[in-house]
Amino acid sequence: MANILDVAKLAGVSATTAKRALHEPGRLRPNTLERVQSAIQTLHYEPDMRAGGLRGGQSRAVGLVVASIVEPFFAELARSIGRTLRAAGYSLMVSENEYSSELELPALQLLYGQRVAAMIVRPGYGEASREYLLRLLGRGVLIVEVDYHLPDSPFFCVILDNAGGVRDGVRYLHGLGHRRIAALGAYHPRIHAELRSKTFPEAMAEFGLPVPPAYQRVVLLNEDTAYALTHELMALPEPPTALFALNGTQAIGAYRALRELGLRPPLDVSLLTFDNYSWMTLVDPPVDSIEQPVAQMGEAAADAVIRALERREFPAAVQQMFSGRLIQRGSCAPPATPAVG
Amino acid sequence: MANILDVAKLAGVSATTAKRALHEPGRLRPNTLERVQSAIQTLHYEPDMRAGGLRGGQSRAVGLVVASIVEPFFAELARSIGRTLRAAGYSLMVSENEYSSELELPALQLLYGQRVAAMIVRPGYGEASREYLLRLLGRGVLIVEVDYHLPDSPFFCVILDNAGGVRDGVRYLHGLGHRRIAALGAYHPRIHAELRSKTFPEAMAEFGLPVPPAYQRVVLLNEDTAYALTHELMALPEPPTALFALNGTQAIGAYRALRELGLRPPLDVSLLTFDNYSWMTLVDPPVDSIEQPVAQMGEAAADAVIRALERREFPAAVQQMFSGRLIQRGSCAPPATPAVG
DNA sequence: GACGCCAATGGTCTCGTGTCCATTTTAAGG
DNA sequence: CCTTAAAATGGACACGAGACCATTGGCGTC
Repeated sequence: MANILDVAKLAGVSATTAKRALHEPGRLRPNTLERVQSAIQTLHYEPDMRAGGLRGGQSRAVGLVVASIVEPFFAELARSIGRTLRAAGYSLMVSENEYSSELELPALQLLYGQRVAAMIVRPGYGEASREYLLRLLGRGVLIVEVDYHLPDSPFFCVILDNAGGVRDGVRYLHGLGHRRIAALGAYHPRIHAELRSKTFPEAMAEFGLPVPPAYQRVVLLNEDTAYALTHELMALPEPPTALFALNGTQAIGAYRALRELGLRPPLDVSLLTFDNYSWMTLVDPPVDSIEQPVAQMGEAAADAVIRALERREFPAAVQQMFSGRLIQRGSCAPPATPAVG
Repeated sequence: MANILDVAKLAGVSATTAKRALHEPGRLRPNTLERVQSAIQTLHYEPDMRAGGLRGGQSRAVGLVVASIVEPFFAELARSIGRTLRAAGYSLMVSENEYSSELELPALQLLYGQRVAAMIVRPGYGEASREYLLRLLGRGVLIVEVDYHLPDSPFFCVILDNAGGVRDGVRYLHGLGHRRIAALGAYHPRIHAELRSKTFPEAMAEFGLPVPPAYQRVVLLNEDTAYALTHELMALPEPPTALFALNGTQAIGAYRALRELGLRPPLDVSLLTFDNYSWMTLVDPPVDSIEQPVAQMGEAAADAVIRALERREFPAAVQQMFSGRLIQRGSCAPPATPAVG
């Protein structure tokens, strides 16, 4: 466990000179530089990134809190963020809140315990963690939100144009003739905190479509609840003719339920979803989806962090918004009983 | 950014006493303890986990290097490891090697730069990173391998019984009457370093089955190569009657290629895969798979780390092996032209 | 040859916590 | 009330690198 002093001794220079070999090699005589570099090689010296940060300087670690790492969207986001940060010499510490307010605060605290220089968070759960993020901001931790932003939050945010995506989806389904459309899950600030379900009723209203109270169920965002909810919706006296899954994980649950019920898209019911996952092309019919530019979004979030930490360049806008892309594959078609509207 | 000294001042005690309120509260008078705790509350004090580790003590961070975080197997593994470690107060730093030897070494170095107390690694790529891991071991970093273990490695390893799984798979396909079976990818120590393709020819030999050289292609482990390989294999003069995908990501590529070729499992060709992902029940026919107990494996790896770091209990065995479970769903059946063997 | 300048190098302090040892206070026993 | 041991508390140092200022050496100029 050699430190910089061991390197300096072996090279016959002072610790300060040895450090310069790492950070500002141009300031050293070629001869000196070579001696230090050779000592580094010999001792297999690797600097302790934590020590410098102690002084009050920046740490080289960034925290990421996603909702669920097993969702491909977040996995790809983590990959993209990790790649970009690693290329700039930062380490990434990853946590999940698992869509639970009880887990979010401890996750944030654990990351702050390591004094991460920045925190990229998929927020939305509980007043306590919102307050905590604000306190971190006050302490100089850079906060970037992804996928969702807290109402009135002062944080820079990288986000999909969710409202636009929902409108595109509703327009698409409406254009096919659907009038009874159900989104898989109604908005709730703590249980189902995302903008898609929040926008859905508004988007429907813009096309003059009502959302029956029976369609408005608050559930957790996962495969099993989407499965159960699809069963419930399709058992209603007036079942929806089109289902709108709010993410790709919900789409799996919905598809499974439809299969069990013997309902075949797009004849018996249409299915549209957010997120484009590769299994969606394998099923029959393949699933229509609104794709997010995940890799770009991750890169944008990581770039914002790097620019802010390294060059003190803070993003001018409050948020950076990306557009979804509607991909038609065959799971949506006009309803069997054409609407009268 | 209050530190322990600020807390001590506010509580009117020494720094040492304030620290004890955190680590050994039983040694303090109830009155003193309460004063310190109240000061902690007031200042929102949270200890800097890095400072203690500097002294040569253990850091509270653990590194994880997976092959690809977007593969559900590794995502679930990361979730399981992260949950277990977080519950014990450790932070998890995640990296990927993306099945590339160029990326593995920098990933390991970046993690060691943060002086992680332990490293959980999906290894297998390049002599350089093998040497590096050995050096880390010499420096007191706990190394745990997952999913694959380097030949003759001294590290504790959490792994699937890959050989058993491959034999089960081959036995299953052989029992159905298949003789021309192809695994998606032949073993290569750097390009395709995993035990399944390594065992496959041996397992075939045990059933007296040859593996034609034309079936033995070294490729990278991902969806696109599996797709291309399936196309190539099915275009051979004597194409396989059964395909054995070595992980769930390969299965997607293979399935897509078969669909494009108009080949329908299990009539035209049988398909068996490692890993059980939820889309596999949605496609028609659903895919037969060998499921890994991912969550248990992640827990085992994390538990080994926690026990070793906290109680200095090192696992007695060199490895902890888990068994796969063969799930029959319908993508495997006797070959159309029954074998003569 | 004295002076000044700049490049190259060295010294010292700081960060926040854990560890070890020293000191003070309290309670028990005579 | 004094002694003594134990309980409670305090002080000092170490860890490793960054930041800042001090020092040394070489060279050109007048």
